[in-house]
Amino acid sequence: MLDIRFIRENAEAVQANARNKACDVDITTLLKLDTDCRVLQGQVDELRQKRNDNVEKSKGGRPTPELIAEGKVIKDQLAEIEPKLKEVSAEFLGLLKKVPNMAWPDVPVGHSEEENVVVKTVGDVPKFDFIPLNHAAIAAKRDWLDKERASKVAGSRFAYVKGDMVRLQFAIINFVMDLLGDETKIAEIAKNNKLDVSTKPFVPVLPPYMIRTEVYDAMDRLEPRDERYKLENDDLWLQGSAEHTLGSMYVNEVLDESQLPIRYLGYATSFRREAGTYGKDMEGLFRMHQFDKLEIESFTTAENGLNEHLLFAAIQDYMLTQLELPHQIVQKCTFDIGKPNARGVDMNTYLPGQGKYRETHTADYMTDYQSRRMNTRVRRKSGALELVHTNDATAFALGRIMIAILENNQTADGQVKVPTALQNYLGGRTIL
RNA sequence: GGAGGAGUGGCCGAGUGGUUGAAGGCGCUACUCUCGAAAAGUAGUAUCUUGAGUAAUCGAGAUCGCGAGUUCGAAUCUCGCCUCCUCCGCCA
Repeated sequence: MLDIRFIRENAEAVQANARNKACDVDITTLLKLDTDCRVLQGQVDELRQKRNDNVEKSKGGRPTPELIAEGKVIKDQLAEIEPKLKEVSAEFLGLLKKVPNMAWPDVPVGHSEEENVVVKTVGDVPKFDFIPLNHAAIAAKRDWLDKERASKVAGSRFAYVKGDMVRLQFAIINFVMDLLGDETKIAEIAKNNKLDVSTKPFVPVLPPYMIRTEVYDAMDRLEPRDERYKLENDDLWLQGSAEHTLGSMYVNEVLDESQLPIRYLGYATSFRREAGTYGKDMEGLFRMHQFDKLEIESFTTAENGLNEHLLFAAIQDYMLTQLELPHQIVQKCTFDIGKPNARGVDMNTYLPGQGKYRETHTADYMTDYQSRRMNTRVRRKSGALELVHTNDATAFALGRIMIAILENNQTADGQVKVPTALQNYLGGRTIL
């Protein structure tokens, strides 16, 4: 959520930003409601002041019948205005919540995904002297993937992942935990990208997979609800990313500046209904209702937020490079970054089975947009209270990254070469 | 799931209808004292919204887990919810 005071002072820019993000909000209406609220609030406050004065007069002893009669009049007047205020406030807040975060000044304005900007292409697209298979075909040959039986048990877009592919997943997890738990590695990544950031390592976390409606909404991740799984008998949803439960950890808390940055590496199975994607990416593991993901999340001061975001993207680039996967770094345009984002970067990894780069990572910088509703603040050394800035990013979506490894590292005889960085995590094996 | 207990400021804790935004203590900050530190003393020390002011600041409203209600008046009474604790049941 944006600060209403900021909107009051920058109404035109906020409206333009919403247009650039293809968000349908009317700032004029919002500001009208804002004024209405304040007028009503003023009336209510005035009546409450009268009520308090009235009570004050009978302090210590019993109130006179006159005072009680006066009090009753005030009470009736309040009963008339307070519900109006409540109604208008609810309408106001509903509209305020719809206003998207301001895009960072360097985000390209665009009106479709096509206008995202490829910043850098890393690694060469592999050349095969045979026709490369897609990961579903490779996995089928090795009995690593069983979607048919999964569909009997759970429906479409579920799978049994088996054998060496499971070992590969755990190898990747351990690789990332070691890497992001190593301060010297983070320092190296920061230095190579000329980023002046903390080198604090990431703490691994297994978060809850379920989240309350109220908290999900405050994270601005509940919508679109069509995309979420709701638990019928409880006020709970299955999370769609560890971001949702990591970013909300400190709801209604005040952190101390000395604690920052707080950096987490969350591992969670994530759930998405994939509503409206019927028939899209049906083969293999690319788009599933359930997938495992390593996610990084951090809380920083405002002035460190942007560099943290750039570090997150640099970490993604570094890890893909370590796994020897050809990829593109894409700066997303205003249309594509998303409502709560100030800035967004994607990593698109080359998939020989599809012959194109596909999204495997995303890095989101939220500034204080999430923390404002989350009410997560930091006590600065000066004593001032400020909202924290949040960043989140994919470390690896395990399904998609294994697709990339299988397809890029396949051999003519249906084997898969293990990237050097992962060999130690697979008992020294060089081939699967 | 059943029975019982509890949730007050950064922390501990008093407070069961009327100068209680809230005693007292701890912590923290400043000052006094001291060569300095400690001790002691004095003072200060919540957040949000809103109005005035360049600002320091001042006025008003709200906040005692969350929400609703009773009342002239609610931290205090009633109802619902959440969380924690104890016991029973179930269970990886």
